[in-house]
Amino acid sequence: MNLELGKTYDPKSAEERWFQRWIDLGYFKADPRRSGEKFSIVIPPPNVTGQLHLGHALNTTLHDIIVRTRRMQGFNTLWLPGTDHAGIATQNAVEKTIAKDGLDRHQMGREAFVDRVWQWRDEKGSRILEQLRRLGASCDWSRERFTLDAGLSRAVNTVFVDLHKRGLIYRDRRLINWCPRCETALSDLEVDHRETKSYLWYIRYPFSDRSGSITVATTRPETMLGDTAVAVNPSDARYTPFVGRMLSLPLTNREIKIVSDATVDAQFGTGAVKITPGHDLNDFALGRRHNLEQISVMDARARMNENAGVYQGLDRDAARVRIVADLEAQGLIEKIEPHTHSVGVCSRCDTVVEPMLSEQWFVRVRGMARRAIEAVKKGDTTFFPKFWENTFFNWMENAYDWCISRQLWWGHRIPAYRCQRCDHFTVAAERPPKCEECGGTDLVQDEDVLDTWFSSGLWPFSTLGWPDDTPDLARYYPTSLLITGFDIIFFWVARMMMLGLEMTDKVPFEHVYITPLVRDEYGKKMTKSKGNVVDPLELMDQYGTDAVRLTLAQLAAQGRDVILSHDRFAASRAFANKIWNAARFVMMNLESAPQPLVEPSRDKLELADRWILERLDQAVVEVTGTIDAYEFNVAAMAIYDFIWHRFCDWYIELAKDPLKTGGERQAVTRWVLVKCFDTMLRLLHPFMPFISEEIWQVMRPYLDEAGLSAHLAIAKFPVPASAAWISPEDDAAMRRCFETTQTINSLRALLGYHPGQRVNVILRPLKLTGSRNTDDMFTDDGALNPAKPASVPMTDEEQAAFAAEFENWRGYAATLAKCMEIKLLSNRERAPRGFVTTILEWAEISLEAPAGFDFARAREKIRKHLAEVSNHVAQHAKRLNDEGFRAKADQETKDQMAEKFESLRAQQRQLDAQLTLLSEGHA
RNA sequence: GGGCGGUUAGCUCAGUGGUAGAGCAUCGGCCUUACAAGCCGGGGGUCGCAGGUUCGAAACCUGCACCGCCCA
Repeated sequence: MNLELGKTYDPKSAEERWFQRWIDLGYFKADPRRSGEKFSIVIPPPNVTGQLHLGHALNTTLHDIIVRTRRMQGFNTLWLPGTDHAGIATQNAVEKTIAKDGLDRHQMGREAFVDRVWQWRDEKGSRILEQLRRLGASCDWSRERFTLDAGLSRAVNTVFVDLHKRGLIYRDRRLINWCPRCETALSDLEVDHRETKSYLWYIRYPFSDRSGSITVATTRPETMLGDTAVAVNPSDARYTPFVGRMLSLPLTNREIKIVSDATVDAQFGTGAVKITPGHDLNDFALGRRHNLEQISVMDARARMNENAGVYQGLDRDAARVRIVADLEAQGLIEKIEPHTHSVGVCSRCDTVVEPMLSEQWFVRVRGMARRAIEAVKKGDTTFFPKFWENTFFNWMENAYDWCISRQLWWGHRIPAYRCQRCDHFTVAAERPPKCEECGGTDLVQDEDVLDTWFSSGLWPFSTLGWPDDTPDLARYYPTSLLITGFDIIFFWVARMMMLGLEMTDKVPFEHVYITPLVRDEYGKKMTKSKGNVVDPLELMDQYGTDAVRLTLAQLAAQGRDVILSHDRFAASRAFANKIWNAARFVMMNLESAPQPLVEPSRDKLELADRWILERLDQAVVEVTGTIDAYEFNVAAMAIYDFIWHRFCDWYIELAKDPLKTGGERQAVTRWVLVKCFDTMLRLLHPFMPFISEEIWQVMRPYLDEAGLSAHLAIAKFPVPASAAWISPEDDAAMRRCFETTQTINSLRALLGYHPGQRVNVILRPLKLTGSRNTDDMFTDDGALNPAKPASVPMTDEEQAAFAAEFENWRGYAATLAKCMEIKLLSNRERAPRGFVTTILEWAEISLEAPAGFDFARAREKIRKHLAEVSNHVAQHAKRLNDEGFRAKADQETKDQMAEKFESLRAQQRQLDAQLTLLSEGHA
């Protein structure tokens, strides 16, 4: 007896203990000098201010599964962790905290404020990484990176300067998305579109000569102060006579003209639209085509500016109210209609975004995007599931130039220096001594910082030391795999692809696995505002980290959302408990003084031993293959199924007797148990690292392996034995054994036997004709040919062969189904009176009915079974007798169907006979 | 408006042309010394709808409906 394992599994203590050990021993540290094929992966850096949510939990679990697998498989493995500085989000968060003290950043000044953000980062920055550790993330924590680290910042400057030199970064004055609350420019991707109920205002614009007016419909009356034209569709006959005439813009005395442009939708409103190039993206484009003036009527906080005349100083919403009222007073409002349209809001703070004229830095993406598309089309980078490539292409093909400057203080300051003399920007990684244009020496660095995604876009190589030619970079770049959510395919994956190819001439990763989105139990996306967020830390407390991991893996089917279900977590916890107890059983049956168990020669292995070892190898093959294909759910299920339903349900039960016998049989059984357990734990480790390590440590002293590792975390991942453990015939025999067991158990329940009671069983083998000839199966009128029996008598040789096979598993079935004995009849005999029979394809199995048993119940069961079988017989008869099938189905299919049909028909006849027997003799 | 995914048992999901599956839940019987977070057994589905292809469709094609998402 050996009882090192406690009665119940305590996830908490195992989790804390092992993770620290693994780290202390440096198991997750990558060494570029070590041999082995590379497997490298960089973490999608979470926001430094972030808090672990289920998306992270899923993402991290999947990372860890593949990383631990590859590490155990002997790959030179690197998983590099880190965080990004999340420019707007972090700055907003800190602004909020200092606001509590009545401060704003402008009062503090840039330097003090940035210091304050660093302080915040030092406090909060480690929180999310701590949470990832709690999940078991086997990152190389010694290589942790932050986007604002000196090295990464140097990479950012290098890229900026280089792309600028090549004309791929440029400065331009154009209309950009502006958040008046954050007071910064945003990229198109940082604007969310929201359906909003508002109105459509119909405003009369009088002709300059007072000969009437044109009515325009607008969703933004307040921007009319910046109108520089009214546009109509050239094919709109209502307006063609007026094109080129002048209008007098109400509330101002400006003259604007009527232009025609094919982009105007004649169906919208009145068909005539006001054109405000200074505040509308479409109008801006139209304005450029028609050489219209661009007038900005708002300031950085979306208050009306000096171009707004008497409205100056009003907030844009207040201005709207005043302007509409004034127009109304002048009789210029024709009507106001309710109208729902899409309004752009800042994805960070929800403030309505204002299109603003502004000078910003842009990245020219066209060429880079083409190259990225090409790389995916060529297969240099492959998406899993593949359909996400369409999403990637779609966006890449339509990408506009990327506005990368942000009017923030937290981030990478743009390495561009404005000459105070000539206004020219000199772009350089280090402060240049003089202006490259005029030689002036009074240079001021651009106040702005870069979009966070610009530095994140360099993550796969900047974290490895680029632009220096480091050993890490040489060894681990390009990375092997990227795992991330679809929601940042554009933000991040696309940018990494473009910048990676542009700067390194290599794709940044070979595979991209897109994780499913985690939803709540009602299929809704989890958002803070809905309040339906499930906290993974609470789940881990409740079910244990391993159970949470396994559940997430099981639910992560490719191309499908993960819908949470508490039942699934509970099931995984039950599974952990099952493994724990199976381990207890094994340990109880080993010698308490541990010593390595030596593998017995194959001829010492019994059928059941060889069978479980074969199934184990099959599980290894399946898990390995499905992990390679990123089918984590299938892999998780395969392990679950093997451990519970093969190993625990069948093998442990069969092992109980030999373990009691002592001697060689006992020794062999012990070895098989330990061998299975060892392999199972290795397979399980990537999914459930803690419980597997905990158990493995107890079992380790019994393992006989040259160079056995100290911990499971770095043990060798299993590979199947070079030769099969079992012949197909023996495997079929075991299937018959289990079918027999299930049949007996079913009959036990039917007959009302107490679970512990031993029963008497009779087994009579059957033989089908085995004919594949369908020609004489039916008579000419399509009916079944009665002259062709479905089952035939067995020869003596066949009977003997069956008896020989049966001997190999009779004991197993007797044990598993608690039989006194299983008596083998000859094919010519029949079960005696008082027995109830179930017909299988290859045998009849009969159980003695207890005294006073109500045979009506048995008859009912058989009737039901007969009805089912008859139904299938009819289906098959119809199909086999179908002219089209006989003419067109291929021979193999026909053979299969014919065999199946015969089997069903045999069962049907036997059931029928059984029913008659029960009615006559025993009722 | 364009596009992508989904619709299979009460729930969560597998199932890429040949008798509809798993886990959980449910019902019945069991505290059989590894495990009641367990064991044994049972019930439960015209595979969203309508056409089509095929000897044969849950699966392939077309259309529709509904759910979810992305882009404009």
